[in-house]
Amino acid sequence: MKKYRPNISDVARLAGVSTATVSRALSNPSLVSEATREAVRGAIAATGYRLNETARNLRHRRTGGILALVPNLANPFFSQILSGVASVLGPAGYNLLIADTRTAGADRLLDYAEPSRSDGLIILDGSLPVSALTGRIPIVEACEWVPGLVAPRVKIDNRSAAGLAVQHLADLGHVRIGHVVGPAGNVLSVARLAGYEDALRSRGLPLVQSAIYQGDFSLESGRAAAALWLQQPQETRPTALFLASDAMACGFIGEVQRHGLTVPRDVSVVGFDDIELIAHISPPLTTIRQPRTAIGQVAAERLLNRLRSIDDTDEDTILPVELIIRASTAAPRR
Amino acid sequence: MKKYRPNISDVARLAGVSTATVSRALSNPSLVSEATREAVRGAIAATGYRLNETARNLRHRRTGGILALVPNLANPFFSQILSGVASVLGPAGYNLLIADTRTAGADRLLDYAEPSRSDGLIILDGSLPVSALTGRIPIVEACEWVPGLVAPRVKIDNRSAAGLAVQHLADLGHVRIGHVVGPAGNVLSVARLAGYEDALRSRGLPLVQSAIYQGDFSLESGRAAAALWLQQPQETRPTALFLASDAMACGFIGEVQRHGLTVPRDVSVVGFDDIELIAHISPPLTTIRQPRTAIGQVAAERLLNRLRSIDDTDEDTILPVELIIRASTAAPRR
DNA sequence: GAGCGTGATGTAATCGGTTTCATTTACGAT
DNA sequence: ATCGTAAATGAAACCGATTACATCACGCTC
Repeated sequence: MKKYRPNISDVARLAGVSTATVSRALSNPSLVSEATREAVRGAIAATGYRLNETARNLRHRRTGGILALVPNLANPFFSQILSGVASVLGPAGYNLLIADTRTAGADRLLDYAEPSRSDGLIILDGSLPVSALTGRIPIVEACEWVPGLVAPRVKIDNRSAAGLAVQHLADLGHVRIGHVVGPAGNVLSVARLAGYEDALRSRGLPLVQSAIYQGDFSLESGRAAAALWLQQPQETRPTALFLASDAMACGFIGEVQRHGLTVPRDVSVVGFDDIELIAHISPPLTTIRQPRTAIGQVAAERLLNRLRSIDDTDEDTILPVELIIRASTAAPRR
Repeated sequence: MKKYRPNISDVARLAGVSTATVSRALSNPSLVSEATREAVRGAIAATGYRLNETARNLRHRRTGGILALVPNLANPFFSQILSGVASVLGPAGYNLLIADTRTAGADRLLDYAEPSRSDGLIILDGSLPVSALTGRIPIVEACEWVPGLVAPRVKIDNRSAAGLAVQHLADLGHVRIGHVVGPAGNVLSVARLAGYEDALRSRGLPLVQSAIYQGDFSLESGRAAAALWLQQPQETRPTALFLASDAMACGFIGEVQRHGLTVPRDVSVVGFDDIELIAHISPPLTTIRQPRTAIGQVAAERLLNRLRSIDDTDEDTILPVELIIRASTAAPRR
């Protein structure tokens, strides 16, 4: 009768040593003589032994996993950040756990900051309640952030990035520049709106309420903004718009084109994020590139540092953005 | 001196019972008298006790996690399936682990089918080596599949789905219908190509090599296919194309438009997948809709069933697709 | 009143590793 | 020859739960 799965004592018995020695041979080989090390190696090969991570984790009082909290897994924007996170966590020997904060019930939220579930948290959702997360396990925030939560943040300077976009439009000669805001209450929406206003003010351009449209980052909300814009009289409506997400920009352009207008001839459009697809639609979209993979990587690295208790600084990491000029922006028609 | 984290003995001591009783009160309350149950409840509240999952998992010889193997996390196509997976796994009390099979080294591949890492596998990458996965833990495949691997598959009928797309073009009156293939060797590419050929044959339409373009599902490869297509003489090149992915269709349309042609006036285009964005570009893309969220959900459910050892059938689940007709297809120009 | 089934609980083994502490051995220094 | 020290190893405690088995009290049957 063969036992289902060999464990460390099976290996020890076969190698003629104690389990302690096998353990040392595996996790700290320098403590073990060359001869025994060889014997253990042979016994492991012979038995097909594989370490049980759960047992090791129990003894080490850790879980070996990092949990990423995502507002909406289906959103491609996040998957690219997660890709960066995964590329760092894997080699470091951590598992990447993922939870969709929208799907999960509020009762489950409390479980997230639970040391028995993961060793650390990467938060990608700025709308979580601080109380549920407060001081239980190490946390790093990426892209978005929870106001009031004390944790290092890895993000871009949304305010000045928005400024870049608007400056670009102003440089082209646009005067009536509009803005489609992200979801109400979202930290990113607020920052980008502020950057938009900053830029208009610094250029002495008019800042009017009728040029600001409410959106929620989604394609559909961009389409809706375009519908509003189309209804405004041509003489007063914006000749250029900065939208707080590429998805909205796509929706906006699609709707505008459906009504027979041409971008950028009839209206210039700048997006935000530089998601892959928008370089290939027509017209290719001018946008602000966020280094999504890098954000994920840096967030993961900083979290790992905290777990190893180096880098105890709470400082934020601000990554650079880039204005990518494509064909959706041009000088206004005279 | 306060202990960092209360454990089950702390609770037992405070409640004046044994740890066994506390354990029973938590996991099988009917075994415990109402009075003790109440005492335990009080002690738990007083200590702030939270169960240590790792310890429980060790005892139960499980990990509490399901691992999804994704070829490329950054691809939005997969994130939507994962979203479906997560929505089932969460409520069922399982953690969702994610690994990017491209990022991870080949040496790590062997760890995936490791019982100490997860209780089950959801495979979204058909290019994995069978040998690494063979018969260690329960597996379900979703969308793609590994030839030769014995595991239930949750997918669509790619062959007949491709047929739908081509039939639609034939119905519109197209005769020279082209196809942009997915990555060489990919199981989906093969099936969709076969479906394309089936449909042409059944309609008695010409099947020529010059109408088949190599792609790899990416935007860029769609663009490249368009470049080739543009070079072909107008009298013989396809008047309509079926592309094996929406991303390629986007790339194709973008390039064609950049050369001053119009879709669908100059060429009709059908994609595959129905990713969200393509409904909003112009022209909105005609495509085959895959129920991505449902695929993820069903895959997760079937895996859970296997873990509970119900549903021992190895049968595949075939989910229905839908032809979504938008504005990128029309009758050929006369 | 003896025998027995049932319900509630405790004792201790167990899951599979890691790690502290003690022991043994070898070797160089005095 | 003696002592000290370092290297190699084993015994056993430990991480924090679960659970097989034992025990005990109670009430019922004949």
